Amino acid sequence: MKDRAALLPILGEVFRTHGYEGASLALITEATGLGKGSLYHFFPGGKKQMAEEVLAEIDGWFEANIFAPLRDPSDPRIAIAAMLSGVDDYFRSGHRVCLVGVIALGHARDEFAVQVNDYFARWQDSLAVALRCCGLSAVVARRRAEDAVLSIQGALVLARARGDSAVFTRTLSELKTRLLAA
Amino acid sequence: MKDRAALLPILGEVFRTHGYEGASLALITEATGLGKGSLYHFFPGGKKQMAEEVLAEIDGWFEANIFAPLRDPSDPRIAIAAMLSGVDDYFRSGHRVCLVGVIALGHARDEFAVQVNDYFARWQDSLAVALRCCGLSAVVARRRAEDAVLSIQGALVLARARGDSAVFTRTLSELKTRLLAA
DNA sequence: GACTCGTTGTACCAATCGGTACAATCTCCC
DNA sequence: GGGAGATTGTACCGATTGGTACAACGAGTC
Repeated sequence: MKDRAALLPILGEVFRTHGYEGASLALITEATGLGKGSLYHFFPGGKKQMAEEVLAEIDGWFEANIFAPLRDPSDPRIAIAAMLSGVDDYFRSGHRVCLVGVIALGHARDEFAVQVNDYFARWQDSLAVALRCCGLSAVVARRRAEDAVLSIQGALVLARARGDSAVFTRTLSELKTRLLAA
Repeated sequence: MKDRAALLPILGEVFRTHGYEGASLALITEATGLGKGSLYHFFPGGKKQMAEEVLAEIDGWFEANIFAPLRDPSDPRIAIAAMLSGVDDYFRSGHRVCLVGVIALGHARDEFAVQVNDYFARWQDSLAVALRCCGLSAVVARRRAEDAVLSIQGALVLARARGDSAVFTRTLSELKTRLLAA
């Protein structure tokens, strides 16, 4: 009955809050309201396929809403501001955590190494393109893009560790000036 | 036979590489060479007690080697440089991951919320003290300390996600100038 | 030798894990 | 109504989970 596409965000939330290994089939059936029968009908590959498709969906969302605008900016400064505001929305101002980061730190990293690496690599590359459009040298653009991606991840970790989502908001606002500083 | 104190680093490494939930008793017995009998003799509280004591040991190490020197600096600039080099050593230049961060992102966060929060709070506080000694205002010192802690965590995430520990080294070296910039 | 006491291995427990099998059901088209 | 194919619930599987019970072992001490 339920749309398969509507399933992925729910699965994503379960993986996000419990981790890959922690997201048991019991939790998944509870969250989705679907029994194992339906689950394995939609995802014959089991948990791994679920996680893969969730990662692909996240990747697709970022590609369309964040990365692509950065790479093809009419105004690069506006594109960068749009990235920061899009990221703020996506991570619910620091209340939500990054599933790709969670998997990267967890033991399941090896199984999803390619997708995890691609996600961060494309983020950094796209941002570096926009920064070059603002007149920064290739070396500086790459380093600042790396700094931005890493700061966002670190802010999510710290926000969750301290139970203080304001850390995330502060970091994004500082990034706005630091990215384009002289 | 084995010294109980010598057990904690081994346990720490298992938790670090497999996460709290992923560190099964089977893995722990294999890594330590101790059967369940010995394990539960030393840690009647089971896995949770093991993790608690490992966290306490890590906390103690950072307190003695990183935090305390920051709070009582003869030369604050040297203390900050010592922190960066100590952190570089501890995290093996980005090859090792932060157990406290791993737990913060995982589902076990709630069980260790106090210790996780304390660790990061004391890190930030200690660094802020050193920065104030360098002449920074209280507000700026606090924000820069937060930025440093969060950058280190983010660098560890990104280094592991991309399989490139150089990210961590670059971040530490940039932090050195960014922390005390005008 | 007998006593203790800290330590260890092993057998065992109920619960849960991810996954499979399959019959029952639903939906849609003819 | 009847057939077809997608969807679903449920019972079940072997393996593994964290944890317990307990008997055996070790080194000292008297």
